[in-house]
Amino acid sequence: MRAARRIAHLDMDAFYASVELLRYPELRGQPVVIGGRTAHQPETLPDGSRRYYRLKEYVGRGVVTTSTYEARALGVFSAMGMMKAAALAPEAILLPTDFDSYRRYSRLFKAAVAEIAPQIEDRGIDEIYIDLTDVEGETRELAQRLKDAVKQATGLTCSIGIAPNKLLAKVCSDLEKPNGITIVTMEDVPARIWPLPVRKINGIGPKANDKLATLGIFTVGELAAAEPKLLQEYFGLNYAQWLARVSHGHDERMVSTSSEPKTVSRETTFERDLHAKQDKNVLSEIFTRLCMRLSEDLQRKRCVGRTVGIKLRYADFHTVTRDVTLPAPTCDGAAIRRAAGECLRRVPLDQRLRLLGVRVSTLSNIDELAQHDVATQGELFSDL
DNA sequence: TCTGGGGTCCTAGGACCC
DNA sequence: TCTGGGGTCCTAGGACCC
Repeated sequence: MRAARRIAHLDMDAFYASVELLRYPELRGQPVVIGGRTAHQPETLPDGSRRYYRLKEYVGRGVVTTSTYEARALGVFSAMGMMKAAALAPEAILLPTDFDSYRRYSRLFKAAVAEIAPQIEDRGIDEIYIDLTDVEGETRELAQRLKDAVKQATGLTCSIGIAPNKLLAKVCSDLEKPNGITIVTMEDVPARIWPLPVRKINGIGPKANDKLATLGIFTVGELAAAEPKLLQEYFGLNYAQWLARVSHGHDERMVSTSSEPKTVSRETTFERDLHAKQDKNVLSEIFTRLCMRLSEDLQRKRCVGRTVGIKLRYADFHTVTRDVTLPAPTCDGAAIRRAAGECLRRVPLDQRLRLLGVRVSTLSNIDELAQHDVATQGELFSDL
């Protein structure tokens, strides 16, 4: 039997909001919400003071990206519609998202962690898994060293969970947020994990949560005690077996230190719902712009893709997708636009639209493709 | 006070091939 | 001449995550 692993999940505390507070320290302690698309850039007045936008001034279809803990206390959370958030916390400060800054701080904290423990799996801009199995040091001291390094590099706090696998590490990094260290072993599962709501498990979302609730299953412990047959009946064999495993804290997934992109996409929700005929020109312009930006994204990532797809969201929020696979991969804006245009013709356009998206998948790296071509040509020539 | 934008993975049916 | 079974690709949709 293999020795137990030591896996950490490190999650930055209210990441975007905390980065903004570094820039606007006078907002510390106040409810602050990050989100929206329009420019709510604070104005600097002649006397040097700043004028901030308030949530109640917001008009549009944006959602909250992050909020400070003070705003969360007022009921404002990530993914909530901004207009709804404004109803709950009209006086909260509103700041626009500044992804360039967040990406910069993201690189900083990841580099600081890599100095101590190089086995890192990227899970987006504000969290990572770290394999500490082969890193020297007592677990809690190691966690503290990681936190100190992140603080030193960024001025920001994070929360760390350490456990024998990713599943448990992820669950427990959330238990003592913000600025926490939580260590859980397999022996702790009944006492510390079973009392938690099933929704705390990464992979149980709103749908599965609701379905479990109808079965009278609310906690992880109740899930662990559930009849396998019952779960299988409601969720299918695969998901039921997964539910049973995670409820006992089992998870064998490795910390994966590299990955290739599978799809690249661009999408936009319109300021107002658009009609395919009445708004044909605006729509066509937006469509072309999405394709061109996608083409730039692909080129920046040195990718080409064979499958081009579109996504449409109607006014009633119903969503459809269409895609087409080309004979050869491309990253050319005009080629993507043509293929996406074909997809668009296969979709009903009687209802108003709220969103349009374009996507390229079945990706290859153009450098590896070139390598492969050279190799193939070599084989051809060797035949001659 | 309805619901952003960028992803991953899974399922399922049909086409097509052997 | 009512008819198998496996493998892979393509397409559409959906759940979930940050």
